[in-house]
Amino acid sequence: MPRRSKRVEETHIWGALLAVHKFTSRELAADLEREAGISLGWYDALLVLAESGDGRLRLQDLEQRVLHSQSGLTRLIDRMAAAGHVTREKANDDRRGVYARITPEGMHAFRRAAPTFVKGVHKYFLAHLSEQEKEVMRTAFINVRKALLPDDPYWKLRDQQNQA
Amino acid sequence: MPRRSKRVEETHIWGALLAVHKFTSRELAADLEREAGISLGWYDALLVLAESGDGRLRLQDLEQRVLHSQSGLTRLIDRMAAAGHVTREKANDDRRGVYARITPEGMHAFRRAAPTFVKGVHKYFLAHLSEQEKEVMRTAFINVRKALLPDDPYWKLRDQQNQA
DNA sequence: ATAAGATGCATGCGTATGCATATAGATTTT
DNA sequence: AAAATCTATATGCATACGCATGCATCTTAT
Repeated sequence: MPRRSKRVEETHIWGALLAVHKFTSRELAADLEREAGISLGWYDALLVLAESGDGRLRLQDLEQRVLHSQSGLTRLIDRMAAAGHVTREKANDDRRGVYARITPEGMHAFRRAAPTFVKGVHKYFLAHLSEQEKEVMRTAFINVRKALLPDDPYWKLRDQQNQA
Repeated sequence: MPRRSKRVEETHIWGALLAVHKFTSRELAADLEREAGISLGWYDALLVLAESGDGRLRLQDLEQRVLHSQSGLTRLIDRMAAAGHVTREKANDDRRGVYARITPEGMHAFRRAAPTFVKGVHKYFLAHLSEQEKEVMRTAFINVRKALLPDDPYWKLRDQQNQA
């Protein structure tokens, strides 16, 4: 008979995920900063925009993916716009709305940082997993994400898969 | 022939982990704040201390587990000490060192928040995984963690497993 | 058509963060 | 055993963050 309930014991799986996330993010962020002069948060935002088909997203859609708070995203875009990586565009159909569009400079910064990112993700995470583990995680995370965020615009994009 | 290399494609697994982490943390943090009046960061620190055998840890050891930056941890302990959840104790053997010890109030706050935490981890994460997925993640995360942090004091604790 | 409420983004404000550095104590070198 | 170096924690400072709120715009009910 275990000392703790299975329920409690299982929370350690989440704790381990948390730990893995923190370690890998920390290392990856340091690599990106050092080798490409860009923060992980900026890279993530550029990545989402670059993969978004037409290179722009409504702030609210972007918010779901990069997960700064709403106000945090406003300011992130402020800074990225000041650096020339994105521009703001008023939405025509809903004049409250704002698109963030990645600029050529933004694309360039993204492409320049991508190798460091890919290398880091492998070095700090994927390299320690078996093929089976990777496959399980791929589907498991998608399920969790789908359950928690059924209408994330991300799902729309997954069917298109354009862009290099 | 896929449009992207497998290497690049696989980074999406990490991206999904990142997303899952962010969503679950956000929800869990909100639940804890609302139902137990404590932040996820504080709960996490209390959890680590409560499970640490003798209820205290060197700041550097705690840092590895809660993963604030070093200065961040100093200030976290400042705030938790001000709230009466922990006390600082000078280490005898190394007078540079400081232990953070959980107080009875801290234990009380931890126990009060634990049900919300356990419930939340299940609701937002574990409930969406199969038994197999949970098992795979358990071992996979441990491997990653071990690879990245071979001398985390956490490993020492895993063999003791005392405390209720 | 107009009032009442909802939504999307921006902003003021207090707080938390990380980086660089300071300080105090340990360890190594000579 | 003194000097140099390293280590553990603290702190100044600039920046980033989230919450609450503001303002503009859209939607709904009447």
